Amino acid sequence: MPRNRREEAARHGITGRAATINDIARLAGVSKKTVSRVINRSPLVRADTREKVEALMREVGYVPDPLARGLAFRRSFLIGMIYDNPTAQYIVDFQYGALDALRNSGFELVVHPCDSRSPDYVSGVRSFVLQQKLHGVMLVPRVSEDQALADMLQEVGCRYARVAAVCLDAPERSVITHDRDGAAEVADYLQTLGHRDIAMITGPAAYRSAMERTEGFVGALQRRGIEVPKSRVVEAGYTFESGVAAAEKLLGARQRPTAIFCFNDEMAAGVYRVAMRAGIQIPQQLSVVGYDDSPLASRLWPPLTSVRRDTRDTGRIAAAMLLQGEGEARAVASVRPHLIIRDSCQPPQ
Amino acid sequence: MPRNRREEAARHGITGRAATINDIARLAGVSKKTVSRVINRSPLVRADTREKVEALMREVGYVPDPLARGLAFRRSFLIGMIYDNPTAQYIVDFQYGALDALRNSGFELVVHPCDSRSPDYVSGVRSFVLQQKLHGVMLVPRVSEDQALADMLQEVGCRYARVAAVCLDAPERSVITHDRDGAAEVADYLQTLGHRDIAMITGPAAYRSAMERTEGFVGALQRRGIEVPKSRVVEAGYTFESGVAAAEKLLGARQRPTAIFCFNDEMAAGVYRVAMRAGIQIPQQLSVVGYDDSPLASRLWPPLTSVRRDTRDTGRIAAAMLLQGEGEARAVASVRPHLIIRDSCQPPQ
DNA sequence: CTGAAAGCGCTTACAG
DNA sequence: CTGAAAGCGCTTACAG
Repeated sequence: MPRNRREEAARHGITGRAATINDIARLAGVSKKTVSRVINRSPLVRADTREKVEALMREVGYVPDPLARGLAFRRSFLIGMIYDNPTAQYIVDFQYGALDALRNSGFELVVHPCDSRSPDYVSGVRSFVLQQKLHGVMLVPRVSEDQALADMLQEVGCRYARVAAVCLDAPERSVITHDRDGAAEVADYLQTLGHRDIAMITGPAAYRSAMERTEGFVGALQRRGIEVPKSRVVEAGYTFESGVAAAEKLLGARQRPTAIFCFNDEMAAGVYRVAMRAGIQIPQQLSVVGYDDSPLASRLWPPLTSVRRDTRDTGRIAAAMLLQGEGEARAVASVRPHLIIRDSCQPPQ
Repeated sequence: MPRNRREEAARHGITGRAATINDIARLAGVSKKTVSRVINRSPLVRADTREKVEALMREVGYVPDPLARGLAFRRSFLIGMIYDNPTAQYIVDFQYGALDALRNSGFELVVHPCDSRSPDYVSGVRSFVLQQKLHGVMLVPRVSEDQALADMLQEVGCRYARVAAVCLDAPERSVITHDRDGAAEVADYLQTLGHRDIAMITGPAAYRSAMERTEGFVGALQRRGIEVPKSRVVEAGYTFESGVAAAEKLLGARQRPTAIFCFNDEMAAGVYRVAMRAGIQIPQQLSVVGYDDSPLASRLWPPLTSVRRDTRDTGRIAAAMLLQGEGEARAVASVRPHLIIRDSCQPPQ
């Protein structure tokens, strides 16, 4: 209760301003250095001293000033989120997750979207990190795949957590999303339904995540004796419009595939659009699967089967990674995708 | 070019660390107070002194440390964004807009989602603002409508910018979104198409924005001689599911309305779902209008006519407002909604 | 286990 | 128009 804390503080002679380390030191009858040790959880404080100081801090509602601490530490209490991602839901979910981990930690989340196609975006991130003296940054796909960015962060000594389809870095800096497995699960599902002529609308091959999904999907089908010819693979750009264009190519062919796996839900919506205009029934005449399991997936008709990524968890794990001590060795962090089955697939006619 | 700047800095005897105000003062042959005056754009500096100092700062790539400045100012260089909004696209667009305004200003954006239904969320914001010594915060609907929150910010002396349907505060703290006008435009459009039996799926009446839209819509229809009976107004919660429930009520009636105005696109998607299941053709048998013009609007089939809000502009204006000097009087800031016509409406049969 | 001194990189308050 | 001193609220480096 703030009011009580303020009264408590007033009782101790602190009025009209926030308590400082000097107030706590004076009231506890110790030096400010000792209070500092308590704040920083140094073991070099006698248990009863620690308890007395902690009780006092709670009583007057003392919170150390992050600006002063940051100045002395030469490092702020800010975590940056670096991203270049077109999907709003992903960004917001990731932010929520990161904030879950940061709650009550004294750290705050600073957002930094950027344009990874711009030639000087790395130096833009460099300035951001250096000027704000960030405690660490989270690298979200697609920027997480950029080795030049990671190298720059190493060079300037900024810690980071890297979210990517596979382990691209030291395990203590990696959160792995296993896109290969997500795509393989889709392949197994479509094969089990009986599909043999299956197409794919992928993301740009330059992205590792797109390659992983492609290989995961094609590999799983091959293992079950199904080949995916080149003509059934259309590279697109993760946008609705690129999905429309890709679908026109696939559905305009003499022989249509019986199923299409799209690397995100936006492109799957593009397939729906083209199918609707061409009078092709989903799922009766065409099965469709998306990736992301965004809200859009359940808004479409028929509701779209899609691969869910636990984005909030991913954000939580990435942020938690940055709060951990430097030295603490740890296992590789993973989040696993899984297929959410709705109504957009059925056995081929 | 950072490398050149680093070499330049090295030439001046600054190596292995960022330049400080002391370096600049020494190199310029002035006191650090004079450099400080240049940083803070004080007029009390001779023109040639200013130019010399500024040239030097550029040369060595000097940027004042926000932590040190913040500590001395007792106020950080952080702008907070306070929100409790279920629509991801709105949040992301607003963030982009705010960052547009903050670019090259030395300020950064710290995000703070919260749950306005939680009883102690105001005190949560209070701690956030006080502990981080925020320079200011942006209040986004719906939290922007909470007078208790605004009062708290006044009390603790934190400046804020308030985005709301109408002016709820001093003009220099308000960005007005004119929801009334957006709703009226929908009413005029539907009336012009010939609709007379028009329904509405609203947001919670407790929200001012929902009331504004309701009154704007009903008022515009009344001016054209059309009444909206109570039975045609269903209150819902801005979610897809609540839209489904509301649509079931409206479309299950003996006499169906010929048009439905939904207070967001998510709920309009709910209407689509129910119409699809009931075999009601949109727009032949039912016209539908949404609000937000989210990506979903153009993904639905038929593409949804919807009211666009320029959310990125709104964020830009709100952030710019916080960067302005205290005293500068200014006109009320406005963003105007406008109807985007797609294919979900036609004259009633 | 504890503390006095100096310092982080800026600004305020004051003097000239 | 300019500057020397003190201070913002913490921590580091050192001494005991």
